[in-house]
Amino acid sequence: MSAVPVLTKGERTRATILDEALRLVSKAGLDDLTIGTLADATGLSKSGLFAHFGSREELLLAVLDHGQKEFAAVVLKPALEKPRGVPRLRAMFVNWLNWTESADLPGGCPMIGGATEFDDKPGPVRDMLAGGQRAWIDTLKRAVQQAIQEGQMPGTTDPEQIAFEMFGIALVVHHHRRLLGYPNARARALDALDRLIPQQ
Amino acid sequence: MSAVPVLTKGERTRATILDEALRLVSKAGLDDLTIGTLADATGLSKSGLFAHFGSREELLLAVLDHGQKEFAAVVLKPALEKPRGVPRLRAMFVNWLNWTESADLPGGCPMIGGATEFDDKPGPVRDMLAGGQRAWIDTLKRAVQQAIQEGQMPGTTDPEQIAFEMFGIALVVHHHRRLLGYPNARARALDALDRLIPQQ
DNA sequence: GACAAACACGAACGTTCGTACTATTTTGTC
DNA sequence: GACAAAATAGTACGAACGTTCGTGTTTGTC
Repeated sequence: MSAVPVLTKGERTRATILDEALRLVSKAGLDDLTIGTLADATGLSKSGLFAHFGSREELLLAVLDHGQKEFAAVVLKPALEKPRGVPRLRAMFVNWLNWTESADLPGGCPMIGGATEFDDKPGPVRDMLAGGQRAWIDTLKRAVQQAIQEGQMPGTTDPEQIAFEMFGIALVVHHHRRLLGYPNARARALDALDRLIPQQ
Repeated sequence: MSAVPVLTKGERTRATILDEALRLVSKAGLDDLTIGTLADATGLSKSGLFAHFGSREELLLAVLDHGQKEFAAVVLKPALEKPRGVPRLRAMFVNWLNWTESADLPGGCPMIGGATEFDDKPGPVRDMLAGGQRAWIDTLKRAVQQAIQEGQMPGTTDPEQIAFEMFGIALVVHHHRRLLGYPNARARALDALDRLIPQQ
């Protein structure tokens, strides 16, 4: 019997709202997440929902925070249980490829979507997106460094270059899957990774 | 004295509108291209501008068509003057990296932006985006095939895999430059290409 | 210079947006 | 079960959206 955290009514609805919001953002993008549609989707009134956040920007920030925590739970955390070095690095990548399915986000990654929507709109939303993605890149870099320390990758390896190229593969998978309906994206991504990182 | 094509007044303003629209889309995305802001930017009235297109969707299609023609002129065409095979393939990639500067689109590639905005919105706009990008991928594949025919790349090379990975590099360059303000993107992209394609 | 066609404008439409207020209902505590 | 606090609903607002329509102005042709 696990200790269920005691949530007030407000905290429970807020959690429900954020779950639904993340799914909507996945499908339609941050720009299309309006108070009205989200209120309809959750069965709340506009003003009732609005009161939970105080402004639309706060809502967006809360949704992204929710998404980033979900990402950490579904992609990063399971990978940390693998041994340091290449196994962990590969697990990060594979979990990354699977993450929209693991998190039940059929419309694609909300953070990648948000990145292109907000890359020219300075402000807290953009800052949070950039911060999250920088942190993820750093995590990838550290994993590469550990693989070097473990002697699994040559000492001449440039961790930032590896992280850069891994990010590229993840982006093209997302792009090809979503816009082009490309079925082989996953297999091609794994092939690309094999050229980048030693196999086990 | 080159034969300047005879344009009617309407055709001239339409061209001006599309130029301005492409710059706006580059900066703010397709979703934020509204009739009102575009009218202000071009000095026209909303209704005056509207009359040129008949609907917002037609406007978006016209802008994307304009962008794709620009892309062909700035990225593809100069590369076709290089010899078949690796030199042409590399030229395509380098022109691709430079294209937002060549075409004076300081806000990034309108087609990449549009791809993530419309990947979940079926309709003519999405179709045009997908069609354009599929065509570009095919062009890249053909260039790889030619490099194989010229004996510059091994016969075991999978052209589609190369095109796939090249697309990934282009996407991560765009992403890192625009969201993260990453300065080394170009150099890292060329390094990545060198691992993918023989150097000259 | 007349005159039809092409082009642009201004005002108004119905909707939706985010947000501000005030009321009403629901919750948890004594 | 009373009662304050928390949560939700209702209503209204100004602004911006795409679009329509009637009118005026500019263009190119004879």
